Amino acid sequence: MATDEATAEAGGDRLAIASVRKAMVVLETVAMHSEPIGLTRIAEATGFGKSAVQRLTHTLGALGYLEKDPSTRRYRLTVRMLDLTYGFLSKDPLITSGMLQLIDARERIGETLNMGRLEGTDFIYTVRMPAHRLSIIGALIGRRQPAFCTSGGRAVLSRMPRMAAEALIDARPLQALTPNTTIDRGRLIELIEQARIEGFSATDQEVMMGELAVSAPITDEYGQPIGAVQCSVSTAAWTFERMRAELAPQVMETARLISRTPPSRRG
Amino acid sequence: MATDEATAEAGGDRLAIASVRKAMVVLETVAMHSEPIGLTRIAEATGFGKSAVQRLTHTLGALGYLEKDPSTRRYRLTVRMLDLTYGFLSKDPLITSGMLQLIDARERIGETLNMGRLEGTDFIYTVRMPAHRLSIIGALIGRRQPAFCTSGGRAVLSRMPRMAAEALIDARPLQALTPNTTIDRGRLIELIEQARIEGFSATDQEVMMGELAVSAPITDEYGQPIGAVQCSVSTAAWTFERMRAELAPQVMETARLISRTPPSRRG
DNA sequence: AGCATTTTCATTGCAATGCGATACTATGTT
DNA sequence: AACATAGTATCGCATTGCAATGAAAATGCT
Repeated sequence: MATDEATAEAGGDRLAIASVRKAMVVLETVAMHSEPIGLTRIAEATGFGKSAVQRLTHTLGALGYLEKDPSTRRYRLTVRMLDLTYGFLSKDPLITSGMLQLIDARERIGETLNMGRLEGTDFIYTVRMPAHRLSIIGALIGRRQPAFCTSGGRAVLSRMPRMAAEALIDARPLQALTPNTTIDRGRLIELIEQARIEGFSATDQEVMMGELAVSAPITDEYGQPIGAVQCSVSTAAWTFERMRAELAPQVMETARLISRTPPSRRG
Repeated sequence: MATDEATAEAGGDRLAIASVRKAMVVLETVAMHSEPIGLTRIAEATGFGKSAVQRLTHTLGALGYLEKDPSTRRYRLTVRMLDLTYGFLSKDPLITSGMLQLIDARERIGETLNMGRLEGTDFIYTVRMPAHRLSIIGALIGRRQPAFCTSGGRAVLSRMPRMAAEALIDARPLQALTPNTTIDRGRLIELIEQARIEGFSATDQEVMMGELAVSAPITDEYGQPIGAVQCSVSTAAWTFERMRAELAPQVMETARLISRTPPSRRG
């Protein structure tokens, strides 16, 4: 019963404490669902037994991470989750120093600025500075998007060794999010090569229609890419070419400022 | 052995899965420390045995929530934490609708705007819109501050039943964060009463010197307080009285807009 | 409204498994 | 180079998580 999940998720490491793994899977399951989710739904989604899920939700509830709507008896995450969020955000030097630069840049540019990094094959946002109300649909910290079709993801890829970048592209099927999404592998590698040369990456409605974006990579003291600054604008106010001409330099400059070695902690 | 912690933390509920509880305590311990933390330090801080912590950190590492610096062998949270963050943020209607209003309001007001809610005796920030680089020290989601001395906390308290508000004040010793912090219980209740009447709460450097803040409560469809909008400004640019006169109305209006019943999900 | 179906809650005993104890290795400090 | 400190590896038994079961409650149907 549980063997299928074990091999699929844990990836062969037998030493992971089973109940902890399950608890985290439950948390993520609750997190992923767009609505509060009930006991049996969790059991189905996770593949764990109903009894186990019962104990797990109870435990996570008692610890304050899950709360159950008294009327629907469905579970959702609690605000306590944000304690862990803060714990992560507050001690990531890239984030704290990046926020400073992003604030300045947004004030100068007047458009939405984001920061993010790679996580697996996704680009995940760590800082968001929305400028207009139009630009905030889902403009939340922690949002994931496929790296291959976002300007931020491509910016990071453009500073990675070619082989690593290609491996990452191949690690996931290239699925189009819009009619504009580049799903041709060769073309994609061309675009990344172009980004490597130009120092920035620009996308034209490849994630969402109406959205243009330009990104520049952030590097650590060894030149390794550790994230990207992204500027996202609307086709209503910008053209692709004008964005490339006017915004790309500013985004690159912002990324360069963040790239200056933060107070690092290396032997 | 583990009995001390069990009674202290779980509060008498015996059904919490031990290892899950320990795992979450480890996560929070790592989150709380300002620097990456080693195995024995975690063991000391949590009171768990070294062997247990070893397994727990290994497990949490294998699951991708903890990563260990290869050189120092200290643990820190990973960006995967943000998946849970997003899971929480994205389905809280207060947060998504609040962001919209906060963006508009920041553009209008031009000063830093935050949103938050009570969690225990703390006011915890859920949305932050810093306006200037001066204002962003620790301007991160998930930050906690004692409710009693923050304008946001007092704004929420001012819409709670008096007894509940007083109980919350008494639940924690009133410790001053600055020379200006109100630690006199009677005076505090006066201030909350004033907020109840005026519809907003203002603080003058009670959390940090140089920082003024004004907040208004957000209520649900039944008038229950569920959070607060806060505007935070610097004494370099504002006086307490001018903030009360010019910013308080705008903050109240913003809170009112957010208070309009969001797409709720009640039977 | 009243019955059928589904979902959640409560309990128990046994086998799986987490953890204490211990020893060993790596690191960095005097 | 030796000592002190911190991390890793191993193992066996007592702890404890969970499958199984059924009661209770809630929902949906006619």
